[in-house]
Amino acid sequence: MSAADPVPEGWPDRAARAALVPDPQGGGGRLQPLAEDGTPTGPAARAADVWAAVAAVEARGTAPRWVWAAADSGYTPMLPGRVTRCHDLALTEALLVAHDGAFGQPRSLGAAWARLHGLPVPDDLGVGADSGDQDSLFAPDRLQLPPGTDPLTAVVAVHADQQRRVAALDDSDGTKARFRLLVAAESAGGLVAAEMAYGGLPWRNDVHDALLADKLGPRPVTRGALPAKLAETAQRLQEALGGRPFNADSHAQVIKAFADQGVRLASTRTRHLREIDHPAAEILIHYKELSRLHAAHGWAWQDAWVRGGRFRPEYVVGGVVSGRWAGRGGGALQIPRILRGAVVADPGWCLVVADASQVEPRVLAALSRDAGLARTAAEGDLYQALAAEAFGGDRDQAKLGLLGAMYGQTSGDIGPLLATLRRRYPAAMGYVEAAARTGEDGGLVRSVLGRTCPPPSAEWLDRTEGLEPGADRADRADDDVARSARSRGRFTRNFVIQASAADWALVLLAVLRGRLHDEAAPARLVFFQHDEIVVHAPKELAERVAELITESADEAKRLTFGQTPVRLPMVPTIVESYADAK
DNA sequence: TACAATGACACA
DNA sequence: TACGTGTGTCATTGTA
Repeated sequence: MSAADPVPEGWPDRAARAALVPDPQGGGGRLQPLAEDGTPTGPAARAADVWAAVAAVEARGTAPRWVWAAADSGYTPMLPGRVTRCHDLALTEALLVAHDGAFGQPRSLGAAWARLHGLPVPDDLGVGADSGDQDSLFAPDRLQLPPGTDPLTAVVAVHADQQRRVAALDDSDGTKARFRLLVAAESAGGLVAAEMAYGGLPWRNDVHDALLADKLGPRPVTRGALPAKLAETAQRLQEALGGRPFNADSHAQVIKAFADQGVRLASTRTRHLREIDHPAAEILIHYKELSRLHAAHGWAWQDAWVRGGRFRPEYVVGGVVSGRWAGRGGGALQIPRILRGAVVADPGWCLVVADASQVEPRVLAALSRDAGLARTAAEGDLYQALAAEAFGGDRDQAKLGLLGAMYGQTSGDIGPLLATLRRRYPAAMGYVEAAARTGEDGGLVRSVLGRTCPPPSAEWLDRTEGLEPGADRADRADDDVARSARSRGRFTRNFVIQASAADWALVLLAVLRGRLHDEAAPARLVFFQHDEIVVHAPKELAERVAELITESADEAKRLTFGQTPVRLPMVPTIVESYADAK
């Protein structure tokens, strides 16, 4: 090995896994080869340039699964370099702790280390918090380890412990294998999230500006001044309500202004306003539209979140209890439809946008193995098929009934619809109703891959204390206890579906990431929102990318649910602008 | 002055 | 009588 070889001296030709700890400063770091179960298979090695060492090991084509404390310290500094796979200790710790019924516990390396050694568990100051300055990013105390603890020792020990805890899981019916898949997919999610945050979503400020100018008028020169059309609308609103000045952003003042005109408003919600017969109502609806655009996605938003033609939000993997991602900053997961026109592919490139249709009822069909519903979900339009089979062809009724069953709706005229569904699809309805009962009794439910819902809060347990668990818990007289029980039942009923859908989407993301790299580089994932993905790809690769998405969706279905007749279609469209998708 | 709660609306 | 689940962000308003 020459002195220039970035692979550390003595590094083995193959390793199943490798622990990786960058130095706090200077770009060096240490790595250690590990067996699948976490046992070291060689001595720790030092690399003067740790990211070059990782890249060189990856380049051999036999890359280990890199084990690191968390993606922000373990991976983000390496970008745009790439690794094939990883084991993210923080994300895995959260999954394992939740599986044990203790939710929301600190998940930093230090927290996991402390649990392992029976020490007081430190809070998660570092993991997932604002990245702060670069120095603190690598500081050992960010890992929340006790002073003097060697981070590499901790990474190796915590990883071995996690592998042991996974190995100790119930092994009936493939449970353990599915949880391993969950750990791998969650970790891959950490890679994708870091890569998407690094790469950003193509964003055309000029298109965005034109849209803002059209709706709001030109950008005000004075900071904080209202744009012309917004001010003008507020003025018209005031005149329509008698001319006395009031703040149109204040619900209380708006309600009072209407009351002065003899119009009683229960609230200022748009849907209530639509029913109000007064000229000011329409103006107020218009004002709210403009005001929201200005406040949430106006010029200030653009200044804060768009740089160099890219919108750069941060994604929080596992940020939602169901396993969906959360966003931090810029409202990445709430890009309103009217703004999607600003998401435009670079010249010579395109966007491949794919959306999973009717994913939740399909997931229910796959989860519950209800033969009838699975047959229905083998069709292209599930609701239409359901309508034909059980609702006399009425698609709206079919959709209403099924959504109501999945969300625990009881109000409205939904009773007869639920009765029909129960009769026709006993296994599927039994599945969600069992999940609801478990929740009402304070129990835990899990997604198909084993992600576990939070346990009831202490306050909830307090309130329902003294009541025997059982079917009548939620059926009692209408008191607080029954209300709490039913509320948690709705949550767990929905959790099994939403979380299993998130499992599938995460596996899809992991599979697609690999295929894009292998077969469609330099195409990149640039956006992911629960059941929708956007890939930015050179035009000549667009068709191939679309195929890869479809294939990845099938592969994810097979991995997540096994053999099932249910279809989980991911429908790709090739566009230049996000607004043109669908 | 700073923070939390509230209402509203955006997304799946 | 009631109440479909999750999330983030903003402006206003009330409280410490």
